[in-house]
Amino acid sequence: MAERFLQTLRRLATAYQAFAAYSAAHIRTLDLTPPQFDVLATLGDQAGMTCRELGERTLITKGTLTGVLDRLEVRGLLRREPMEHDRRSVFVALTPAGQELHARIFPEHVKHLRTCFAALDRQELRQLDDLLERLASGFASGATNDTDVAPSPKTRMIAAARRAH
Amino acid sequence: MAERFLQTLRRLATAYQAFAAYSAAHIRTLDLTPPQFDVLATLGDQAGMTCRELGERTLITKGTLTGVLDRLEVRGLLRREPMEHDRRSVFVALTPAGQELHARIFPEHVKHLRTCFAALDRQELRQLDDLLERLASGFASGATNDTDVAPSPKTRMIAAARRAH
DNA sequence: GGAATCTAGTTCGTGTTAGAACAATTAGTC
DNA sequence: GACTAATTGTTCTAACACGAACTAGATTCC
Repeated sequence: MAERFLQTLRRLATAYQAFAAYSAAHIRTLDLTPPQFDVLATLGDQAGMTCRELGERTLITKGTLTGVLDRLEVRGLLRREPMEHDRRSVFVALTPAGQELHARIFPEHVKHLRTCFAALDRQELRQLDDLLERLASGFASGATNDTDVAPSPKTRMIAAARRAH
Repeated sequence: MAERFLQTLRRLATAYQAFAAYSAAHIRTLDLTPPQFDVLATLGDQAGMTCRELGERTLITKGTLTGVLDRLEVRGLLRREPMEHDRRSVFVALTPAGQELHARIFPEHVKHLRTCFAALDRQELRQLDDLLERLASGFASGATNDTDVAPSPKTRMIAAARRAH
Protein backbone atom coordinates (compact mmCIF):
# COMPACT_ATOMS: atom_id res chain seq x y z
CA MET A 1 0.00 0.00 0.00
CA ALA A 2 1.52 3.23 -1.17
CA GLU A 3 0.15 5.65 1.40
CA ARG A 4 -1.05 3.82 4.45
CA PHE A 5 -1.70 6.96 6.42
CA LEU A 6 -4.32 8.24 4.00
CA GLN A 7 -6.70 5.55 5.15
CA THR A 8 -6.32 6.64 8.74
CA LEU A 9 -6.88 10.22 7.72
CA ARG A 10 -10.06 9.26 6.03
CA ARG A 11 -11.32 7.47 9.11
CA LEU A 12 -10.46 10.43 11.26
CA ALA A 13 -12.48 12.69 9.01
CA THR A 14 -15.37 10.25 8.82
CA ALA A 15 -15.50 9.73 12.57
CA TYR A 16 -15.37 13.43 13.26
CA GLN A 17 -18.00 14.20 10.70
CA ALA A 18 -20.30 11.49 12.01
CA PHE A 19 -20.01 13.02 15.44
CA ALA A 20 -20.51 16.56 14.15
CA ALA A 21 -23.58 15.61 12.15
CA TYR A 22 -25.11 13.69 15.01
CA SER A 23 -24.48 16.46 17.45
CA ALA A 24 -25.59 19.26 15.13
CA ALA A 25 -28.87 17.53 14.35
CA HIS A 26 -29.75 17.52 18.03
CA ILE A 27 -28.61 21.09 18.56
CA ARG A 28 -30.81 22.27 15.72
CA THR A 29 -33.84 20.86 17.51
CA LEU A 30 -32.90 23.09 20.45
CA ASP A 31 -33.13 26.13 18.17
CA LEU A 32 -29.39 26.86 18.29
CA THR A 33 -26.49 26.52 15.89
CA PRO A 34 -23.40 24.50 16.86
CA PRO A 35 -21.22 27.59 17.41
CA GLN A 36 -23.96 29.17 19.51
CA PHE A 37 -24.14 26.01 21.59
CA ASP A 38 -20.37 26.03 21.99
CA VAL A 39 -20.49 29.54 23.36
CA LEU A 40 -23.34 28.69 25.68
CA ALA A 41 -21.54 25.59 26.91
CA THR A 42 -18.33 27.50 27.51
CA LEU A 43 -19.95 30.36 29.39
CA GLY A 44 -22.36 28.20 31.37
CA ASP A 45 -21.78 28.12 35.14
CA GLN A 46 -19.11 30.78 34.71
CA ALA A 47 -18.87 34.43 35.63
CA GLY A 48 -17.79 35.30 32.10
CA MET A 49 -14.63 36.06 30.16
CA THR A 50 -13.19 38.22 27.41
CA CYS A 51 -13.86 37.64 23.72
CA ARG A 52 -10.27 36.60 23.33
CA GLU A 53 -10.49 33.84 25.90
CA LEU A 54 -13.86 32.70 24.60
CA GLY A 55 -12.46 32.50 21.11
CA GLU A 56 -9.50 30.46 22.28
CA ARG A 57 -11.70 28.00 24.11
CA THR A 58 -14.28 27.53 21.41
CA LEU A 59 -11.76 27.72 18.58
CA ILE A 60 -13.90 30.33 16.86
CA THR A 61 -11.92 33.08 15.15
CA LYS A 62 -12.57 36.57 16.39
CA GLY A 63 -14.18 37.75 13.18
CA THR A 64 -16.72 34.94 13.34
CA LEU A 65 -17.22 35.29 17.07
CA THR A 66 -18.52 38.83 16.73
CA GLY A 67 -21.46 37.64 14.67
CA VAL A 68 -22.21 34.65 16.88
CA LEU A 69 -22.25 36.84 19.97
CA ASP A 70 -24.41 39.41 18.19
CA ARG A 71 -27.10 36.84 17.57
CA LEU A 72 -27.02 35.50 21.11
CA GLU A 73 -27.15 39.03 22.46
CA VAL A 74 -30.19 39.92 20.38
CA ARG A 75 -31.96 36.89 21.82
CA GLY A 76 -31.20 38.08 25.32
CA LEU A 77 -29.04 35.09 26.18
CA LEU A 78 -25.78 36.98 26.48
CA ARG A 79 -24.49 40.41 27.44
CA ARG A 80 -21.34 42.36 26.58
CA GLU A 81 -19.65 44.80 28.92
CA PRO A 82 -16.63 47.01 28.49
CA MET A 83 -13.66 46.04 30.62
CA GLU A 84 -12.40 48.63 33.07
CA HIS A 85 -8.74 47.73 33.29
CA ASP A 86 -8.28 47.27 29.58
CA ARG A 87 -10.75 49.16 27.51
CA ARG A 88 -9.85 47.22 24.36
CA SER A 89 -11.37 44.07 25.83
CA VAL A 90 -15.02 43.11 26.02
CA PHE A 91 -16.35 41.00 28.86
CA VAL A 92 -19.02 38.51 27.79
CA ALA A 93 -21.30 36.53 30.07
CA LEU A 94 -24.61 34.73 29.92
CA THR A 95 -27.71 36.53 31.12
CA PRO A 96 -29.97 34.74 33.60
CA ALA A 97 -32.00 33.58 30.61
CA GLY A 98 -28.82 32.25 29.04
CA GLN A 99 -27.81 30.42 32.21
CA GLU A 100 -31.27 28.96 32.43
CA LEU A 101 -31.15 27.74 28.87
CA HIS A 102 -27.70 26.25 29.44
CA ALA A 103 -28.86 24.43 32.54
CA ARG A 104 -31.76 22.96 30.64
CA ILE A 105 -30.07 21.83 27.43
CA PHE A 106 -26.45 21.04 28.30
CA PRO A 107 -27.11 17.89 30.36
CA GLU A 108 -29.61 16.83 27.77
CA HIS A 109 -27.06 17.12 25.00
CA VAL A 110 -24.40 15.23 26.93
CA LYS A 111 -26.89 12.46 27.51
CA HIS A 112 -27.67 12.47 23.81
CA LEU A 113 -23.98 12.01 22.99
CA ARG A 114 -23.25 9.41 25.65
CA THR A 115 -25.27 6.68 24.03
CA CYS A 116 -22.90 6.62 21.08
CA PHE A 117 -19.98 5.47 23.15
CA ALA A 118 -21.44 2.16 24.14
CA ALA A 119 -19.11 0.27 21.81
CA LEU A 120 -15.93 1.42 23.55
CA ASP A 121 -14.82 0.48 27.05
CA ARG A 122 -12.67 2.50 29.41
CA GLN A 123 -9.44 0.92 28.27
CA GLU A 124 -10.19 1.65 24.63
CA LEU A 125 -11.09 5.26 25.32
CA ARG A 126 -7.70 5.72 26.95
CA GLN A 127 -6.01 4.10 23.98
CA LEU A 128 -7.89 6.32 21.56
CA ASP A 129 -7.00 9.41 23.58
CA ASP A 130 -3.35 8.55 23.38
CA LEU A 131 -3.31 7.90 19.66
CA LEU A 132 -5.34 10.99 18.82
CA GLU A 133 -3.13 13.19 20.92
CA ARG A 134 0.01 11.98 19.23
CA LEU A 135 -1.57 12.44 15.83
CA ALA A 136 -2.64 15.97 16.66
CA SER A 137 0.80 16.90 17.90
CA GLY A 138 2.20 15.65 14.61
CA PHE A 139 0.06 18.14 12.76
CA ALA A 140 0.80 20.90 15.20
CA SER A 141 4.55 20.45 14.93
CA GLY A 142 4.34 20.08 11.19
CA ALA A 143 2.50 23.36 11.04
CA THR A 144 5.13 25.27 12.96
CA ASN A 145 7.98 23.69 11.05
CA ASP A 146 6.53 24.52 7.72
CA THR A 147 5.42 28.10 7.88
CA ASP A 148 3.33 30.42 9.95
CA VAL A 149 0.09 28.56 9.92
CA ALA A 150 -3.31 29.83 10.93
CA PRO A 151 -3.88 29.14 14.61
CA SER A 152 -7.62 28.93 14.35
CA PRO A 153 -9.58 26.46 12.28
CA LYS A 154 -13.16 25.37 12.18
CA THR A 155 -14.22 22.80 14.66
CA ARG A 156 -17.40 22.22 16.43
CA MET A 157 -18.44 21.04 19.81
CA ILE A 158 -15.14 21.63 21.40
CA ALA A 159 -16.85 23.24 24.31
CA ALA A 160 -18.99 20.28 25.19
CA ALA A 161 -16.00 17.99 25.17
CA ARG A 162 -14.03 20.47 27.21
CA ARG A 163 -16.45 20.13 30.07
CA ALA A 164 -14.83 16.82 30.89
CA HIS A 165 -12.23 18.88 32.76
CA MET B 1 -14.85 11.27 36.41
CA ALA B 2 -18.45 11.91 35.53
CA GLU B 3 -18.30 11.82 31.75
CA ARG B 4 -15.19 10.07 30.59
CA PHE B 5 -16.22 10.06 26.94
CA LEU B 6 -16.26 13.84 26.71
CA GLN B 7 -12.50 13.90 26.96
CA THR B 8 -12.20 11.55 24.04
CA LEU B 9 -14.65 13.64 22.07
CA ARG B 10 -12.54 16.66 22.70
CA ARG B 11 -9.41 14.93 21.48
CA LEU B 12 -11.21 13.74 18.39
CA ALA B 13 -12.24 17.28 17.59
CA THR B 14 -8.79 18.65 18.34
CA ALA B 15 -7.02 16.07 16.23
CA TYR B 16 -9.36 16.59 13.32
CA GLN B 17 -9.11 20.32 13.53
CA ALA B 18 -5.33 20.22 13.69
CA PHE B 19 -5.34 18.15 10.53
CA ALA B 20 -7.88 20.37 8.80
CA ALA B 21 -5.97 23.55 9.65
CA TYR B 22 -2.66 22.08 8.54
CA SER B 23 -4.10 20.81 5.31
CA ALA B 24 -6.11 23.93 4.53
CA ALA B 25 -3.10 26.19 5.03
CA HIS B 26 -1.24 24.30 2.34
CA ILE B 27 -4.23 24.20 0.01
CA ARG B 28 -4.64 27.94 0.26
CA THR B 29 -1.11 28.39 -1.03
CA LEU B 30 -2.20 26.41 -4.10
CA ASP B 31 -4.93 28.97 -4.74
CA LEU B 32 -7.76 26.56 -3.98
CA THR B 33 -10.26 26.12 -1.16
CA PRO B 34 -10.49 22.78 0.66
CA PRO B 35 -13.80 21.78 -0.97
CA GLN B 36 -12.39 22.71 -4.36
CA PHE B 37 -9.37 20.54 -3.67
CA ASP B 38 -11.65 17.69 -2.59
CA VAL B 39 -13.50 17.86 -5.88
CA LEU B 40 -10.26 18.01 -7.83
CA ALA B 41 -8.85 15.05 -5.91
CA THR B 42 -12.00 13.03 -6.44
CA LEU B 43 -12.24 13.68 -10.15
CA GLY B 44 -8.52 13.37 -10.84
CA ASP B 45 -7.48 10.43 -13.02
CA GLN B 46 -11.14 9.66 -13.60
CA ALA B 47 -13.45 9.92 -16.57
CA GLY B 48 -16.01 11.82 -14.48
CA MET B 49 -19.24 11.19 -12.61
CA THR B 50 -22.61 12.68 -11.79
CA CYS B 51 -23.10 15.43 -9.25
CA ARG B 52 -24.83 12.96 -7.02
CA GLU B 53 -21.88 10.58 -6.91
CA LEU B 54 -19.42 13.42 -6.49
CA GLY B 55 -21.43 14.74 -3.59
CA GLU B 56 -21.52 11.34 -1.94
CA ARG B 57 -17.78 10.92 -2.23
CA THR B 58 -16.77 14.36 -1.08
CA LEU B 59 -19.54 14.57 1.54
CA ILE B 60 -20.59 17.91 0.13
CA THR B 61 -24.32 18.49 0.06
CA LYS B 62 -25.86 19.14 -3.31
CA GLY B 63 -26.79 22.72 -2.61
CA THR B 64 -23.21 23.53 -1.69
CA LEU B 65 -21.77 21.49 -4.50
CA THR B 66 -23.47 23.62 -7.12
CA GLY B 67 -21.52 26.67 -6.01
CA VAL B 68 -18.22 24.86 -5.69
CA LEU B 69 -18.57 23.44 -9.19
CA ASP B 70 -19.58 26.85 -10.54
CA ARG B 71 -16.31 28.38 -9.36
CA LEU B 72 -14.19 25.56 -10.74
CA GLU B 73 -16.03 25.75 -14.03
CA VAL B 74 -15.43 29.48 -14.36
CA ARG B 75 -11.73 28.85 -13.89
CA GLY B 76 -11.77 26.33 -16.70
CA LEU B 77 -10.81 23.42 -14.46
CA LEU B 78 -14.08 21.53 -14.77
CA ARG B 79 -16.87 20.99 -17.25
CA ARG B 80 -20.52 19.97 -16.90
CA GLU B 81 -22.40 17.96 -19.48
CA PRO B 82 -25.99 16.81 -19.61
CA MET B 83 -26.47 13.07 -19.28
CA GLU B 84 -28.15 11.29 -22.16
CA HIS B 85 -29.80 8.40 -20.38
CA ASP B 86 -31.07 10.45 -17.47
CA ARG B 87 -31.58 14.08 -18.27
CA ARG B 88 -31.94 15.00 -14.59
CA SER B 89 -28.30 14.17 -14.02
CA VAL B 90 -25.26 16.24 -14.83
CA PHE B 91 -21.95 14.66 -15.72
CA VAL B 92 -18.94 16.46 -14.29
CA ALA B 93 -15.32 15.94 -15.24
CA LEU B 94 -12.03 17.76 -15.10
CA THR B 95 -10.86 19.59 -18.19
CA PRO B 96 -7.31 18.96 -19.42
CA ALA B 97 -6.29 22.01 -17.40
CA GLY B 98 -7.97 20.52 -14.34
CA GLN B 99 -6.24 17.17 -14.81
CA GLU B 100 -2.95 18.93 -15.21
CA LEU B 101 -3.47 20.90 -12.03
CA HIS B 102 -4.44 17.74 -10.18
CA ALA B 103 -1.37 15.92 -11.39
CA ARG B 104 0.80 18.73 -10.17
CA ILE B 105 -0.66 19.42 -6.75
CA PHE B 106 -2.10 16.16 -5.49
CA PRO B 107 1.18 14.30 -4.95
CA GLU B 108 2.59 17.44 -3.44
CA HIS B 109 -0.22 17.66 -0.94
CA VAL B 110 0.05 14.01 0.03
CA LYS B 111 3.72 14.51 0.64
CA HIS B 112 2.92 17.52 2.73
CA LEU B 113 0.59 15.43 4.90
CA ARG B 114 2.79 12.39 5.19
CA THR B 115 5.41 14.06 7.36
CA CYS B 116 2.88 14.44 10.16
CA PHE B 117 2.52 10.71 10.66
CA ALA B 118 6.05 10.07 11.73
CA ALA B 119 4.99 9.54 15.34
CA LEU B 120 2.78 6.54 14.55
CA ASP B 121 3.94 3.14 13.32
CA ARG B 122 2.01 0.69 11.18
CA GLN B 123 0.60 -1.18 14.14
CA GLU B 124 -0.69 1.98 15.74
CA LEU B 125 -2.30 3.18 12.54
CA ARG B 126 -4.22 -0.08 12.39
CA GLN B 127 -5.28 0.29 15.98
CA LEU B 128 -6.43 3.85 15.39
CA ASP B 129 -8.36 2.79 12.30
CA ASP B 130 -10.23 0.21 14.30
CA LEU B 131 -11.12 2.51 17.17
CA LEU B 132 -12.21 5.35 14.90
CA GLU B 133 -14.38 3.07 12.85
CA ARG B 134 -16.19 1.75 15.87
CA LEU B 135 -16.69 5.24 17.18
CA ALA B 136 -18.09 6.43 13.88
CA SER B 137 -20.50 3.54 13.66
CA GLY B 138 -21.72 4.44 17.12
CA PHE B 139 -22.69 7.87 15.89
CA ALA B 140 -24.16 6.52 12.70
CA SER B 141 -26.38 4.04 14.50
CA GLY B 142 -27.31 6.60 17.10
CA ALA B 143 -28.40 8.88 14.32
CA THR B 144 -30.71 6.35 12.72
CA ASN B 145 -32.13 5.24 16.05
CA ASP B 146 -32.99 8.70 17.12
CA THR B 147 -34.61 10.35 14.17
CA ASP B 148 -34.10 10.96 10.53
CA VAL B 149 -30.80 12.72 10.64
CA ALA B 150 -29.10 14.66 7.87
CA PRO B 151 -26.90 12.31 5.89
CA SER B 152 -24.44 14.97 4.88
CA PRO B 153 -22.29 17.06 7.18
CA LYS B 154 -19.32 19.26 6.79
CA THR B 155 -15.99 17.60 6.52
CA ARG B 156 -12.91 18.42 4.63
CA MET B 157 -10.21 16.53 2.85
CA ILE B 158 -12.21 13.37 2.61
CA ALA B 159 -11.17 12.99 -0.96
CA ALA B 160 -7.47 13.01 -0.29
CA ALA B 161 -7.85 10.37 2.35
CA ARG B 162 -10.10 8.34 0.11
CA ARG B 163 -7.34 7.89 -2.40
CA ALA B 164 -5.89 5.30 -0.08
CA HIS B 165 -8.37 2.85 -1.65
C1' DG C 1 7.03 61.59 26.97
C1' DG C 2 6.52 60.45 22.37
C1' DA C 3 7.02 57.12 18.41
C1' DA C 4 6.80 52.60 17.05
C1' DT C 5 4.74 48.41 18.16
C1' DC C 6 1.42 45.30 19.76
C1' DT C 7 -3.25 43.70 21.06
C1' DA C 8 -8.64 43.37 21.18
C1' DG C 9 -12.75 43.61 18.61
C1' DT C 10 -15.34 44.98 14.64
C1' DT C 11 -16.12 45.19 9.78
C1' DC C 12 -15.70 43.44 5.17
C1' DG C 13 -15.12 40.13 1.12
C1' DT C 14 -15.24 35.60 -0.66
C1' DG C 15 -16.45 31.06 -0.05
C1' DT C 16 -18.65 27.15 2.43
C1' DT C 17 -22.47 25.11 5.08
C1' DA C 18 -27.13 23.01 5.68
C1' DG C 19 -31.91 22.92 4.89
C1' DA C 20 -35.94 24.07 2.29
C1' DA C 21 -38.49 25.11 -1.74
C1' DC C 22 -38.50 24.51 -6.61
C1' DA C 23 -38.52 22.73 -11.69
C1' DA C 24 -37.40 19.07 -14.60
C1' DT C 25 -37.31 14.39 -15.27
C1' DT C 26 -37.82 9.52 -14.40
C1' DA C 27 -39.85 5.48 -12.13
C1' DG C 28 -43.64 2.87 -10.18
C1' DT C 29 -48.44 1.69 -9.97
C1' DC C 30 -52.95 0.92 -11.36
C1' DG D 1 -51.28 5.45 -20.84
C1' DA D 2 -52.11 8.58 -16.87
C1' DC D 3 -51.29 9.57 -11.91
C1' DT D 4 -48.49 9.45 -8.18
C1' DA D 5 -44.07 9.14 -6.09
C1' DA D 6 -39.17 9.52 -6.09
C1' DT D 7 -34.78 11.57 -7.80
C1' DT D 8 -31.54 15.20 -9.69
C1' DG D 9 -29.71 19.56 -9.64
C1' DT D 10 -30.43 24.63 -8.95
C1' DT D 11 -31.83 28.51 -6.22
C1' DC D 12 -32.56 30.83 -1.89
C1' DT D 13 -31.83 32.14 3.05
C1' DA D 14 -29.41 32.43 7.37
C1' DA D 15 -25.33 31.41 9.51
C1' DC D 16 -20.49 30.28 9.74
C1' DA D 17 -15.46 30.28 8.20
C1' DC D 18 -11.11 32.64 7.49
C1' DG D 19 -8.01 36.28 6.28
C1' DA D 20 -7.29 41.10 5.86
C1' DA D 21 -8.04 45.81 6.71
C1' DC D 22 -9.42 48.93 10.23
C1' DT D 23 -10.20 51.45 14.86
C1' DA D 24 -9.23 52.04 19.49
C1' DG D 25 -6.59 51.33 23.20
C1' DA D 26 -2.29 49.55 25.73
C1' DT D 27 3.02 48.61 25.77
C1' DT D 28 7.77 49.10 24.66
C1' DC D 29 11.67 51.38 23.76
C1' DC D 30 14.61 55.12 23.34
